[in-house]
Amino acid sequence: MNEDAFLQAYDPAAYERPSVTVDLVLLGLREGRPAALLLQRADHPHAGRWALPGGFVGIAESLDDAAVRVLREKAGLPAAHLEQLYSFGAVDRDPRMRIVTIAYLALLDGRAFADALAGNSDLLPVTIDVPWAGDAGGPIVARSPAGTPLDLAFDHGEILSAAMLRLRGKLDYSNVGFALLPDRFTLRQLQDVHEAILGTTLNKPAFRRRMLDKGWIAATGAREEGTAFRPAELYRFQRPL
Amino acid sequence: MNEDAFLQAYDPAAYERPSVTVDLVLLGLREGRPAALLLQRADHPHAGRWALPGGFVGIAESLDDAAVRVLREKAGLPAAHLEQLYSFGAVDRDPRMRIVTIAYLALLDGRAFADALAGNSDLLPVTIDVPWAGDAGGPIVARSPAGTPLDLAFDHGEILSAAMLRLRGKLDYSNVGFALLPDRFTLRQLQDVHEAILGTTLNKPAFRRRMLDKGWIAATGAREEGTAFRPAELYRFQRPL
DNA sequence: TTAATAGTGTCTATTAGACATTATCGT
DNA sequence: ACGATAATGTCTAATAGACACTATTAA
Repeated sequence: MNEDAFLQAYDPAAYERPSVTVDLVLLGLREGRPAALLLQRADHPHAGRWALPGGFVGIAESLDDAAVRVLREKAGLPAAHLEQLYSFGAVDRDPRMRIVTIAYLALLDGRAFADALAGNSDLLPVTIDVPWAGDAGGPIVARSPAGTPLDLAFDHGEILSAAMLRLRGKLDYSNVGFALLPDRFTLRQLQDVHEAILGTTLNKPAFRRRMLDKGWIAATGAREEGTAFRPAELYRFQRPL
Repeated sequence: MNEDAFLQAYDPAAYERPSVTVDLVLLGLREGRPAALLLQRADHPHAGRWALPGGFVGIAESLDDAAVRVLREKAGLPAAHLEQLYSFGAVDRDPRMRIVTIAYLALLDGRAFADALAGNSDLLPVTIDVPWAGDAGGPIVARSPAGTPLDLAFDHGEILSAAMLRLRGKLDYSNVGFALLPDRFTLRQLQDVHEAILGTTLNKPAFRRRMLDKGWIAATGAREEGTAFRPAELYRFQRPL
């Protein structure tokens, strides 16, 4: 970013450059468990393995714009909670060529998750098991809807691990928990989301108090419909962070 | 990372690629305030402005390796606490050419900070003021040792802001606070580091209890020397995270 | 002895978990 | 009325801030 850059500017072909891609972790919940939308690779390398949807970053396209484009092209979604996760640049992460990828985390509510599945039949909803009885997270296991463990392509297992850790870490000081829920939700649904991500059970009264005290949610006055028993109050996410 | 990549593999020159660089936020403390080591740009663009040390990522070099190399070449340091911060890829962030940069945070203790300064006379220790009376952080102000506000090159102000926010966020659940101190330190020094990064004052007994209860530090039995008054116990950082 | 800082004891306010209880819905 | 879940009250344990106090060193 100083003299070197200036010199290179005179001859843009002087150095061999890595390719730059974005890869998206499209994350939602499926039957109360975290799930990501993956594509099965048709060709070598890693043919048959499962990969994150991604694409090259255009020369006149910002990283964020590229992520939005991939979200649209591969998942058919116009928008989602999208945040940059981490960049992966091991030299041999792709055997064909040098690729640096900027991974993004895309959080989908139930509706968006279903829409993406309906719009692209190549996408498979893959359940993510994270053996984090402890606290440090750990290597994740991706399973097909039938429960079979799947092989992941490239370093995409590492990227999925990073996504789950990020989600976990940001859960109680950011709005990531709400991004996985529809506009209006019950406190039980919100607690289910937190429990799915943290991999623990939570104390109900304490959870309610925390959420209400933080000022993040407001009662709508409306209630669930079609429940067999007492319907729960519907809440909505409210700005103050 | 799928079909597109495969096709491109047959013709690596088919698409125009961004250049990829790493930029380092070399962060230490100077007189109890956070300070970064910056270089003044000699040439256009942004001649005279202050920039983070950085360099291109080699075609056969991982991102982390590139960061270590820049740490060595620009700061003369063999090692430091180094962690990836965020990637910046706005299309016009450099007016000469498309450059995607992966920013790294390098934390230097007093010794490393002084060594870097002594080894490269182009580096200037720039104090970072962050007006974060509140909680969200904010645009930082870089000041020369004399106190003059400095103009920063490119989007490097944004990168510095990200670095300070990261540091703040990780302070009480990671070892970043210790990376800014020598191997052996007093509890007062540790508290000073935390106060500098958080921009607040902390309660002494509570701080001591927290640090000791977490099991992160252990007394060495040795004490400060050369103090005018009662010398403080020296502690050292101890693994359990 | 004194100045100055290191280090601690204790009280209180806040917050979270445990557990039981009350409230309210559809049938 | 009954079954089932929503929502809440209250007790207790853990944690952090406030503040005063004791300890230890050099001069």
